[in-house]
Amino acid sequence: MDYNPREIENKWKTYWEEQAVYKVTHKSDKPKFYVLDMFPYPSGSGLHVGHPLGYIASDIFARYKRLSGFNVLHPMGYDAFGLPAEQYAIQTGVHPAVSTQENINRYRSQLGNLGFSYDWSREISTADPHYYKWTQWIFLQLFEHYYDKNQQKALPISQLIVHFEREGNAGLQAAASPQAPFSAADWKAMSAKHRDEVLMNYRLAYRKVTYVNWCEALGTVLANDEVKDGVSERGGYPVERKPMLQWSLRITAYAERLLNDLQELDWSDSMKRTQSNWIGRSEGAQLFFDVAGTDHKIEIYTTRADTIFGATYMVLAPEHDLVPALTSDAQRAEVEAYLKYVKSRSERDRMAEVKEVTGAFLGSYAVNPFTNENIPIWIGEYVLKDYGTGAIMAVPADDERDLRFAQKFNLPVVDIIDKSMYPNATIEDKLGKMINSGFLTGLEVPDAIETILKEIENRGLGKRQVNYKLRDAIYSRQRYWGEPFPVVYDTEGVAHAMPLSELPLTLPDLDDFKPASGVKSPLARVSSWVNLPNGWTRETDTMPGFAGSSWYFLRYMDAQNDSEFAGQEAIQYWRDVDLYIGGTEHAVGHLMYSRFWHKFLYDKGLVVTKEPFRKLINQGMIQGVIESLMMQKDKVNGVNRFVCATIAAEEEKKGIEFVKIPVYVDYVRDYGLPSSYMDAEGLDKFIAWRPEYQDAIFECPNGIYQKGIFTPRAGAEGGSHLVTVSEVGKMSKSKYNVINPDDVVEKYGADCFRMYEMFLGPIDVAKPWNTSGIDGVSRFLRKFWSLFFDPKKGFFLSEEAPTAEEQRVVHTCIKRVNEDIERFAFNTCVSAFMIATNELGRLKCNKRAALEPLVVLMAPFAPHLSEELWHLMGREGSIHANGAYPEHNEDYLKQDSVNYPIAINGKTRATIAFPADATQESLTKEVLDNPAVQKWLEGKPPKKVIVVPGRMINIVV
RNA sequence: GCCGAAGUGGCGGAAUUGGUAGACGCGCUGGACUCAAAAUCCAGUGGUAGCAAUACCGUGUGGGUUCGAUUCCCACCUUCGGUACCA
Repeated sequence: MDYNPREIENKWKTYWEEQAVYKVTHKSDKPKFYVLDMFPYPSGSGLHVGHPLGYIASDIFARYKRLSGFNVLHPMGYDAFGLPAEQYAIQTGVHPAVSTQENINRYRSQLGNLGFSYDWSREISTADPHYYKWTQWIFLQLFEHYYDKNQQKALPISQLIVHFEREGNAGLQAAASPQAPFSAADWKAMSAKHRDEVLMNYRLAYRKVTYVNWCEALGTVLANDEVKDGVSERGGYPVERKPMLQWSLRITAYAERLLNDLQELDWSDSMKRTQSNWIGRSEGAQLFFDVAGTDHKIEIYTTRADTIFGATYMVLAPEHDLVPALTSDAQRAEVEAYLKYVKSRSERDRMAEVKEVTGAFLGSYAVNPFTNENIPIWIGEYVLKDYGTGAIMAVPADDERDLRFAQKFNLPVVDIIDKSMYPNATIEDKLGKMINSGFLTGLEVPDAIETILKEIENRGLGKRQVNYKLRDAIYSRQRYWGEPFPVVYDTEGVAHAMPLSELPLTLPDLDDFKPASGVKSPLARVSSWVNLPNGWTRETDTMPGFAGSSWYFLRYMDAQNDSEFAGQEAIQYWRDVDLYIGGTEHAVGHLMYSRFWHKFLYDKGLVVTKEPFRKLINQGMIQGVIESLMMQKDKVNGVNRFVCATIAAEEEKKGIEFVKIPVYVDYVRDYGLPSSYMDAEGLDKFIAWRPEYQDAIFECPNGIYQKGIFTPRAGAEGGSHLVTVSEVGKMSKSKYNVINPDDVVEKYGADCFRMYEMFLGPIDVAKPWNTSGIDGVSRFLRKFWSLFFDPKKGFFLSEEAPTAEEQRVVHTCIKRVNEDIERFAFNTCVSAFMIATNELGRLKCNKRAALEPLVVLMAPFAPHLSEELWHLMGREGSIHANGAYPEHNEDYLKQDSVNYPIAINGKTRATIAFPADATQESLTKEVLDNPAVQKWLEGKPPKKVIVVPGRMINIVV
């Protein structure tokens, strides 16, 4: 009987579904294991062969754990809110809910095609009101809590109010926005509106003025990466930084814990380092500079207080609150011109600018508290409003940026550190001896830092402070397709949380998805929804993409629960994600926000672990091959001229310009190789696809192809053979290189597809998709299958006991696969299966006792094939529910003799078999008597003989 | 610039703790089966020299440690990824 994957796979897929084989419950005595894939956004172009790489790996691991006796939670769902659906709606009028559902259906069917062991009863979508009810609820919890630094946890706002009523904000250690001191009496005298404003400075979800990239021409707010060089990427319209009152999440309150708890995670070092750099903890000093002739004080933050004697000027962020007050009349015009320029610059531009420093002098002076000299105050775009205090003391002698600024604007430079005794030290190194620095002169830098910090605190100029690069997360989007905020504003604009009983607050229906006029979400146009009967109004912004994905891993634990975000019983059992597989692109976004939300819920006693994702594996991207034809930029004799890539390379040297025209990779032979080419057949397909090129000429060294006719060049042999340009890049619709897994599954079967993707190489390495090896995997599966079949009798297994050699083959494979799965080396598992299959084939082994363990061993990799063989072997129920993962028996691996490589001076010269239990002495003696060794010894005694038992022997002569 | 990862046959890759470099697969070459082809099976396949035994070279480059280095150390080159006027 031939191996027919399509038939087998359909049969068992249906069976698994009918029998609910992968359904799990937390009511289990078995130990739990939670395997999670990163939440996919269901894009319009569907899954391509790159997506499943991580899903296959996690599925193998989940199945492996199941067969090893664990109760495995392995769910899947969709991050369904997002910009693409909204943009599609603007273009086509199709409601995002409709297009999103279509995309989800497509994903669901594509995923179903690959034989994953998901418990589909737990499927979730963030755009489902049953789900976002709880996203809204968690947001409200954040709104109603503040962060207490003494207790290092979130506490209810009601406790904060009690504190305010008792003693104002004195003695409060809380994560907060800048807030002036006030007393209990002050608090009691405040209006409701005023109190609301004060509380906003403490809430974990709060409103503040932040800047957005506003594009008037497109009538919309743009993301940072949609802005290039100050204009919109689409259309090139001007973009302006516009201040807006927006919701933010006070993630900075958790900075220290987010940093410290990284230690206990089983993540790659590079991933941890990325997160820790993003949090960016620094120790330094908060310090006040007086402004000469005024009462103003400028607060700065510095990590290098020791360099203060070299602070010869100050720089404020252009958006700094004090800028208007400190601008002199004489400088006003210049400053305003500069501010206008800065407004046109996106944050990304400002930070990416390295070569050119810009700035403007305000016309005021600050007093350096240690030199007592007046130093000029400037503004410059290299100082960012949201980092530190938005103001710096500039020390051109010890900071490269400050130096460049000083040189450009002719500001004084005072050397304060002598680095001559540290010849290799760079300007950033905290090394050297202080000079020109008053009482610090002569001290080494680390001592100087300590000394000046004490002095600053003694003189009341400021205090030690820990600072983080991490910024609070902006949580408002002026979009339709996201979770509505469960917040209403009263007539004074005070925000009120909606009660749980009124959740979810669902999105109103809409037929026009364009933004409303002004910087507003499309929701602002639905006045019946926005305006409430009592005169109150709803928030019209919606939540960002990361809202729904920051807690979805908890929802899977109890996905249908309608009275809680997840039931406590389920949370107590499943606890956290044991294995999380996904791409590195989420290193600082999703993975930081999720950890923050999880910690917040932990503070509230709603989850039981400090961290959500115990182990993280990053999968590499599977890239596509982009194949392009070279077309001469200008037409020749009125027609387009395409040439062989080799010809184009020659002619480009002569100054002829070419453009690359990407083509469907299917038209190209040997695609992905340097020699990839299009023959006449491919060119005909190309012309049929792009009729505008029907008259074009296609020129290769053999001759010219035009309108279906090939004219050979004199003396040339062979037909049309147009070499294309091959590049490796992203798989995308626009590059015509998307490979749909469905097509591969159709041809080879899901089991083959799964094993082939694993066979490509290590899980975490990026590599281009190439089908050239898939036949080898397909061949292997058929070989494995045929071990169970006799040409005459059909399915037939012998009940004889396996020979020692057969057992050795089987148990070598078992050992190898178990070890390799544990270290996520799935590629070498596949080769271990291949080796065992080849050897058993050679031994003509068809013994049940040898083959049955291999069937179970392979079940995580080829679930359908294994299931079929399991049933053919007469076993009951699903292999995935009733199988037990085999463990190797060391006895079978013992060998009577060992082949020792014999090296002379480290170079292998011979191999000699010795009994496995040979002693060191007998080995040494016999080796030296060996003729091959004698030849190298040339009669002289060896200097040294190294014997590594069971491994090798090395003789030094 | 900084941080991180990686450089191994024609190709994807293997070598788990410093111990036979190139497992496994693709491709290629030769052979068997076939009228023929496909499929399948068998053999070979890092380079150079040689009929061969074998010798020399060989894991980006140059040094080092070691009986022995793809693996450890130093310097450099290249590629990929991340990241930034972070005070």
